[in-house]
Amino acid sequence: MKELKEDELICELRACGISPSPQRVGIYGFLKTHPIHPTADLIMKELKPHLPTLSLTTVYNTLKLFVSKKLVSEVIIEDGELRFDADMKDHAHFKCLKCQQVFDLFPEGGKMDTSGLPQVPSNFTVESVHICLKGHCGSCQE
Amino acid sequence: MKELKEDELICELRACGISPSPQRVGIYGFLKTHPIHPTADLIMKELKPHLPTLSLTTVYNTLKLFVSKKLVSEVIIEDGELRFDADMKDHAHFKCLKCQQVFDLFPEGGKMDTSGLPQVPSNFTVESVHICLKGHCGSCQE
DNA sequence: TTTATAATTGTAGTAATTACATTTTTCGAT
DNA sequence: ATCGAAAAATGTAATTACTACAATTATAAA
Repeated sequence: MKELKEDELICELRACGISPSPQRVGIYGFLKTHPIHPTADLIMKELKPHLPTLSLTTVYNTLKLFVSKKLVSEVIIEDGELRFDADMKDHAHFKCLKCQQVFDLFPEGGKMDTSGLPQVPSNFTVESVHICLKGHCGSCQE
Repeated sequence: MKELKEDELICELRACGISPSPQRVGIYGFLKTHPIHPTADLIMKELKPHLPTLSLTTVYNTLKLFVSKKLVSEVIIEDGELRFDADMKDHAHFKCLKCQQVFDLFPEGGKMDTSGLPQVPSNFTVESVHICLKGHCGSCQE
């Protein structure tokens, strides 16, 4: 497991106006080092050994706080499971219908070209774009 | 409420290999005449007066059946609420963060141009594309 | 009409999330 | 240092969307 410098994490949290408690640093650090779009439940399971007092409520509260401060984003792919992503760069997702894995799809040149997508009416304002493809990944072809 | 000819609905159901029970016709008819991406719960509420014996289990079973037969599609926009859409034409969605309404976004020319989106690795196969924008609709600008 | 099959129903169960009251921690002011 | 207020974390209980399952009802072929 790659380790990030705590100082950097703390710095990023502060920059978003979040006071860096051990739980918050732990959760944010986990998200940064594990770009696997984990659910709250998985984060809890993985972090409990390192933060024995951690409660599931705190995980949920913290993730909601991160989202409201735009430090991480929600990834909604299947019903009934909310996932989280600390990578705020423009990207899409791909979920394999067989192995269930979620892959990141980064655009060439770093910027997503949404010009081909349907336009919203001119008096609408867009705040976020969520794109998810589903199919079968390389290892799951028949 | 616009009324569709039952015969047509029944015909479409049969074409997908679905035997047209009153409940199924009712649910499919509701979806066709109300392109509002309803949840199972809403469908239940709206249809109960016309189909007094309808049960929520039937609504869920029926929707799942429709999806498996590719007669309708699931629309996942927020966590914890699965929506359904009988419009199988290529289109995206827009959800207003204020009034919560979900709008359809149809592409010019009927075909969605996804060429600008990030490419999947060449050994992946894509079966569906889900695109949802979020922001504020025309009536909800401040 | 009988009988097998398919569809519907209601109840009870599960899983993810949230509400809330209590406890613990943090941190500035004395 | 220590007091006290505000912030954060915790555990339990409640809520909500959905599913499993067993029992009943409807359908349709023989």
